[in-house]
Parts: sequence; structure tokens; C-alpha cells
Amino acid sequence: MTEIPCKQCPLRTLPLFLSNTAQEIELVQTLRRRQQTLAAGETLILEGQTDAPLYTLLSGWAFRFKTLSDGRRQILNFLLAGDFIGVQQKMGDASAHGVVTLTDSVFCVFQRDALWELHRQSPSMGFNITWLTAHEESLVDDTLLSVGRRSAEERIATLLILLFKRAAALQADGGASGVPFPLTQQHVADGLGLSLVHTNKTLRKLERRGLHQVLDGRLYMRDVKALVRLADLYGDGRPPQRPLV
Amino acid sequence: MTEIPCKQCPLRTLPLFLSNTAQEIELVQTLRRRQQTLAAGETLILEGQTDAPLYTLLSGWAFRFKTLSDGRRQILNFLLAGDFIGVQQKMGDASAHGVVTLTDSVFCVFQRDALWELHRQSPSMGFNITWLTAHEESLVDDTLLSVGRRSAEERIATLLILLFKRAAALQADGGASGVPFPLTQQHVADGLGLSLVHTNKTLRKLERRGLHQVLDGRLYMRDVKALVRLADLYGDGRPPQRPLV
DNA sequence: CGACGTGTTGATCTCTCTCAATTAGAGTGG
DNA sequence: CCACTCTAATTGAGAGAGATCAACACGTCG
Repeated sequence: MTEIPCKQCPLRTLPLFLSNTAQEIELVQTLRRRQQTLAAGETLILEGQTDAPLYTLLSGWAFRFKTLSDGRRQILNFLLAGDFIGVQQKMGDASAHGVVTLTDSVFCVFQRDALWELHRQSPSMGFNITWLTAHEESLVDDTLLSVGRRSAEERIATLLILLFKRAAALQADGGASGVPFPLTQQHVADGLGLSLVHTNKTLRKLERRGLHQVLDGRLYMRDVKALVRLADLYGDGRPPQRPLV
Repeated sequence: MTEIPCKQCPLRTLPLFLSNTAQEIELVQTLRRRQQTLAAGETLILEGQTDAPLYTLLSGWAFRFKTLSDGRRQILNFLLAGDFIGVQQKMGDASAHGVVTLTDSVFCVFQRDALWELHRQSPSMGFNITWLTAHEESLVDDTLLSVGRRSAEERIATLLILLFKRAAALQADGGASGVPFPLTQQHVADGLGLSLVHTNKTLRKLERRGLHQVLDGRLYMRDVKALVRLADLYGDGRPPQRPLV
């Protein structure tokens, strides 16, 4: 597979991403070491691995996770094209989480001090990385709210909506034809702190109620209103309604 | 209350914090607008508030949280001296979470574009902020693992250990005399996705078993080994033991 | 002194987990 | 083409961790 130069990175043309100056793109190109292709289900970063480099997910889906010693696994968040991987660890540190692909994926691999060089040579990109990191945290915040305080039904509705939104933003039709849904029910369970069996039953219940449909590896939203109501998500920016008492 | 110049910031002398050049301190001083004092239980940032500035917690305890419209609350993480607050929101954005104090607290308030100025004028401090942000995310990751996959006992053990560690790092004796513990059981419950009643029962169980003690607003660790075993926390860097089958 | 916030405990109730079994592809090898 | 194996999805049944409901104790405070 031939490597695509940063200048022609397919992600750059998406409306989701900021446009950069030619200089900035050149800088990124300098720091990029190579591309790495992984098949579905393969491990990019081992939990506890030291000296993992900085990656960017160029295409495909993956997820970050942590496990307990008896094997219980919690998926921390799902990674889609454009996401950073490995900002967390200080050089020399053990990675606090593993990363595994959900689909065949391509990653851009950066030299280990890329994060610092990026800050040093382009404060504006450094600022963006801080912001992206903070934004990723807010995704984990959302999941924590779900797992801590939402019922199984509500959690699943929330996950479907949020994943759909993210995936839809990456495709031209904005999700009209559904979005890829490469997760198994085990992934959904591990992402929401539920058991596999209960995840299955809840997923089926919502599907039978006509709220959504997973078909052939794609997710279709059939009743967004009902899902949003279930998830108790409020439109961007509007403050949550507090209880009247 | 007189304001302390950054040069004499009490946090700077703690071993936990990086030393900065005189220039960097001068820069921070420039961007700092004022100090703000809040009593225990007061709100620093309202959920959904727009244009919240950037803060730093100079002294005291606080927490970030999100709520559902029916009042269910999830505490995302606890904030101790030295923590940043408000890196998440892009300017103009609504804050995705609220911040409330647990004790009387003092915050440093920065002008809204401080984050950008810091990056622009000191890439090295910008880099540190990225790292701190990533580190805060990893705290949320830890909590998500707890809430998603640990039992009530395990969650509480985990929380006690992690809070103790953070608080102990801020005091001279390293926690030998216990650490402040300004949380009510409701806070513990909201931080761990448990009900108040079950939190109480579990807390009492661990206390009766001699694992810890909460006395007069301070937390004492009585059997760290047992707590660590319960929490399934492994020492820094050692990879988790995977199940043998 | 009554109101309120916090902690405590007992008694149910229920949501979700665990255990068990079945079905439906997809891939492999003979 | 047909067993055979594996993974993922599905469904039923029973069990249990944790939620909810209800009281009460204690200290603080106006």
C-alpha cells in the first residue's frame, strides 16, 4: 500500500476538520514516521505497554479500553478517523489503556516527541491538540454519565445517538444511508458497563420498538426523537432542565 | 483577602509541580485576572453556562459533574489544588459540566484567551497543559473502569486509594496524619454511580473490616494492602495480569 | 425548639447478572 | 458437498447486587 502524503490526507477535506497552512501540513509530514495497517481485531497498543508512539487514526474504527486482572473489560471510548491516540502517556510511561481495532484500519505513526515538536514549532496546532484532548475527555465524561446514572435502555440509546453522530459526520450523506456499525454486542456491553446478555435483550427491545436497526454491519436510526427522549440528551448548548422541585 | 502573586504561589514549592522559569511565571501572572473565593458547596460553573473563564484551583476541593434532567447526578472527577478547570470549552461554548466546591476554596481566574496566549507565548507551558489535560482524562478513565466494571466494594476501595494518593501528595507528611475528606456520602455515591444507601452500607462494611476510617472530615487508611487488593490496582507500570485461560 | 442536613439501618423490590441452551452464519478440511 | 468448528446473536430461567422505601439518630443553626 502506498503512503499518502499529508498534503493529500483525505481527512483534511472533510468539513469536520480545520484547515491548516501549507507550513503546518509540512511540519506534520516531517514528524510522521510511517503508516501502519492493521486488520480488524488486532492490537495497536497493549495495556501497560511502554513507549507507545503517538498515532492518528487515518481510517477505520478502533477503541481504547482498560481491564481488571480477572478479565473484566471497560471500553473507554471508540476511535474514529481523525482521532489522536497516545497523547496520554508521558514518554517512558506505561500506557494506561490498550487500543484494539474494530475494522481494518490505517494509522499514521509519529515519532515519540512529535507532540512536543508540534507545540514548539506551531503553537496554533499545539493549542488545537490541547483542545482535541479536552474534547476527547468530554466524550469520556458523557460515557461516565451514562454508565453511572443511566438505565440500560438509556445507555444504549445514548451510545447509538452519539456514535451515529460521529460516524455520520465522516460521510458525505450525513448518515442518510446509515453508518457503519462494526461493534459486536460484546463491544457495546463493554462500552456501557453492561453484561452481554442484557445488552442483547435491550438492543432487541429497542429494535423491536422501531427505534433503530442494525443490519449487515450498518446502523440505521429509525426514530431519532424517541431515542433522544430516552437518552435525555438535550440539543447543543441548551442547558439541562433541572427538576422543578 | 490579599492576592498572592504567582511568584509566591504556594503550589509552586510542592514537589508535585514542575518548576517554571521566571519568565513563565511572569506570563502566567499577566494572564491572571483575579482570585475568587468560594465557600463550601458553592457553584463555580453552572452546567450549561456559556463563556466560563479558565480557572485554576489554588486551594480547597471541588468537583465536576453532569446531571440528567430528572436530577440524577454523576460526579466526573474531584478537583484538588493545582487542577485546571474549564480547558474543555471552546470560547463561546456552553460548559458541558458544572463545578461546585466541597470546601471553602480559592480559584485563580484567567482571561478567556489565556489558554491560547499560554500556548503562543510559551510552547513549553502549552505542552504541559496538553499533558495535564490528557492526565485528567486518564483520571476519568479510571473512574469509568470502576463504575462500569467494579462492584460497589471495589469501587469504594478504588476511590479511597486514589483520593488518598492525590491528597497525600499535597501535604508535607505524605498522608501519615490522614488526609482531608470533605465529601459527604452523597458525593461518594454520585462519583461512583451508586445509591446513597448502598454507599453508606458499603462504606460501613469496609470501615468495620478495618480497611479505612473516616473521622471528623479526615480519611485514614488502616489497611492499604487490603484496599489495593480489593481495588485490583496494580503498581505503576506493571501490566495487568491477564486471566490464565 | 423545630427544621434541616448527614449518617445509619432494616425491609422489600427490581434491574441486571449469571447460567444454560439454541440458532445462524463463516470458515476449514476431507 | 458435507461434517466440524468458531464466533456472534438470541432466548429463557433463576439469582443477586444494588436500588428504593421508610425510620430514626445526631448535630447544627436560626
